[in-house]
Amino acid sequence: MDEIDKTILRILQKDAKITAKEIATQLNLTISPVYERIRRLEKEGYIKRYAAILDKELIGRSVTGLCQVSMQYHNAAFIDNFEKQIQDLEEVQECYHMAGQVDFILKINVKSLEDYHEFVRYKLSKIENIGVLNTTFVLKEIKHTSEFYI
Amino acid sequence: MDEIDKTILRILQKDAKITAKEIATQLNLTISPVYERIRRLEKEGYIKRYAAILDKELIGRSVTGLCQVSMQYHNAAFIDNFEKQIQDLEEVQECYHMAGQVDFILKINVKSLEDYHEFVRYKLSKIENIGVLNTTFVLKEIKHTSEFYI
DNA sequence: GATGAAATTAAACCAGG
DNA sequence: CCTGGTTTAATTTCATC
Repeated sequence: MDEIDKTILRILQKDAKITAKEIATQLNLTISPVYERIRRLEKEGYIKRYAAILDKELIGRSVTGLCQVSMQYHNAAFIDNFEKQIQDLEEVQECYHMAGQVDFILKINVKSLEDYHEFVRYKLSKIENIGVLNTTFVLKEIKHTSEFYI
Repeated sequence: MDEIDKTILRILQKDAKITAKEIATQLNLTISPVYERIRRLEKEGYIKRYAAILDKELIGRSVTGLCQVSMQYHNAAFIDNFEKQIQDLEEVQECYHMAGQVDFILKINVKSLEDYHEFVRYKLSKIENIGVLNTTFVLKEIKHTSEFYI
């Protein structure tokens, strides 16, 4: 993982559809080493996948809620069960087990407040052992990037 | 935006490197309409961009903190200034203006707790008009996806 | 590790229904 | 809107340094 690798990763984070030729030009290299480095970065897991990033307003997922969840009982079985169930909820964009007073924080994306209500009523609160639920809504997204600085 | 478009978006969210030919096979279509639909979905903004998703452990950004920020004064000029400054902080992965007691919630990714300390000390707290800062750290990432269900 | 060329495959374009 | 063929360009492989 030298500077050339890092530059390649920086470029691919911004635009995964760029050609090896263009990257090679930026790095004053030929296509082959760029190609081989990308393959290696994929193989070694630095690049997990390539994704199309969609516009959540246009696809109708513009309501974002951050939901703090605390468990009633904190034994491993309940925690594991919660984590497994969360994986299958398509409204859950992110979920973190937290240090501090609150056990989990979830980022939820839905079409409307009505859909949020339905999500909590029929999906989230059906999970066993949930103690406290506390949601705050996003008024405005200031920044959201998939790029890491490297 | 018909069912074919939605299926294409679902596929591209999971794997942006898939060929038009493979998508065409899955949809029982030829390459041309798939190609044209993707181009249209890009042009109309449904697809914002294509990104390489990196492994944050491997690139050394494995510490995630959620930071609640409240402003001292709530006039527009201060808020705008805060939002502009946040854009340039490379440690900030996400930032939301929230409804409720707290003004902003930031998701921060850094290499270590020491780096987090430096981030707060030398970058975040240098921004004018910050009142309260309150960080909780992620113990475990349960779910994190860029895919929306459509 | 890199170059440069050759082979393979995909993207991009277009005439026609 | 789709089919199918053509052109153009990128990916992938490989011999060589």
